[in-house]
Amino acid sequence: MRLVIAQCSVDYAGRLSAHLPLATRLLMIKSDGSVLVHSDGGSYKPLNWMSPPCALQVAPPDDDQADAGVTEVWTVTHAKTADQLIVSIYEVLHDSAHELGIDPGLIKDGVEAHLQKLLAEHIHLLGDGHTLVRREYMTAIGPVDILARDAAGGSVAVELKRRGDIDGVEQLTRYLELMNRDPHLAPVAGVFAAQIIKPQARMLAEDRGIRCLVLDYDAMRGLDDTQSKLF
Amino acid sequence: MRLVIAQCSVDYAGRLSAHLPLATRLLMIKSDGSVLVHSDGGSYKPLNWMSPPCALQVAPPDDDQADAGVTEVWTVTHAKTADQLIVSIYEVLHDSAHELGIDPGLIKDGVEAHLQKLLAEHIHLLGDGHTLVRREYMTAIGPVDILARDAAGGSVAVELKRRGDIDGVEQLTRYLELMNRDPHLAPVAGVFAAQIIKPQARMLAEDRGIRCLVLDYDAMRGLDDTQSKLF
DNA sequence: ATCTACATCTCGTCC
DNA sequence: GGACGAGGTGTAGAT
Repeated sequence: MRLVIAQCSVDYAGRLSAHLPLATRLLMIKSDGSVLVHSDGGSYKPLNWMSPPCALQVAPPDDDQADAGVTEVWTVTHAKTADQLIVSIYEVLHDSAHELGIDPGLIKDGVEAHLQKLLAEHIHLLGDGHTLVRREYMTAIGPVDILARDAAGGSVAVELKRRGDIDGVEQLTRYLELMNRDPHLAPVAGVFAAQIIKPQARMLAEDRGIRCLVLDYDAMRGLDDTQSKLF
Repeated sequence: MRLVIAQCSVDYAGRLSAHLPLATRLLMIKSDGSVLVHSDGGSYKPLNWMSPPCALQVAPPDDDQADAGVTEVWTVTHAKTADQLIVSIYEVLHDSAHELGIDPGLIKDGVEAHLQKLLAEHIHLLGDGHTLVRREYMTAIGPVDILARDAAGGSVAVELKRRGDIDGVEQLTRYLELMNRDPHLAPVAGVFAAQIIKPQARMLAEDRGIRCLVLDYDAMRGLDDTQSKLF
């Protein structure tokens, strides 16, 4: 990895056009050829970048550029799409190279998977008398997050999201349409469960007879802790 | 901005839990306190990070950590959510600080807005005799990208996407359902227009009587260029 | 290889 | 400030 701090201007031409005026920035060149242009603020997203696979070419400035104070022109070209990132270097303030080796990678413990596990373990949150049939109940168009039965023995399909958006309601609707054609399951009720449910999603769901359930992740973890402390 | 190359392991506890085993990585500390952990590959996304507003605290290792070879422990705490990023430093290979100043920011020239403008200007691409009613035609559930009339005077609602996915078909379907209840507009035909249309989206659209239209962005820009050259 | 759904999404924009 | 949609989305998993 090479780290360069430089006064530069940057132009990108690809799926969109973008321009960064002259300023001092960090240029990160990774060993796979990718380039990131970072400012000293904002979030983790660079101001501009080129994703791998790509190739960096360094050229001297033409006369006009040289007159304007440019000392080097970097052209980063994407190997497949031919997108280009052009970095015009005015002054290099720092330049160092480092050997990092390959990274073992991130080990994650996600949220939606955890929510699903917690809800399956505390299936009564769906309502009194509910029982779990199974998680990831497979259908022809994909797995339903949770299939349960209510107190009366009726099927209940649960779609789980961290954030309940319209997409999730549409997804559950497709599952319900399909499952309600299966005489072994029908009638299947729908529950849309999420940590937060957007008003538009709630309206659409309720309009379609789908029940909305807001989950409190921390409280559910609390249930787990209580349980583990009891044993 | 401070740049540190170090052997380190990283733990994040917040909306999820994540762990990075010991390896050599770049630690970028921005002046707003945010921290980015980058490996020498992948894309522009860091392996792990803490977004501002947050505070970095450096502490000596406890005995166990010191025995394991840890020389410093960085704790980055988010000011609002209390999410924590803990970086255990084993060996520092590089450490430098740089003054970058504030960045003037990126100037973008977007795609979907441009597509919409181009299609509105060349509304005949919808078919002979089509006329534009208006862009961003407002409905109760949001704006339809383009409303037009066909040669026979019938309403045509156009949903525009760069990539035509199932979501877009669902969105257009909702608009059509609503608009077809309005006697001033009904019957309203649907056109799903995109630079590329996924096979599954095309199938769903055609099954619902929605016409699919693949747009050639470069050709449309060409139309514009031709026109501007003519005048 | 393609498609689908998730993301510590991020980021703008509109209300 | 919240909601909503787009992203040069990236990323992981399933088909």
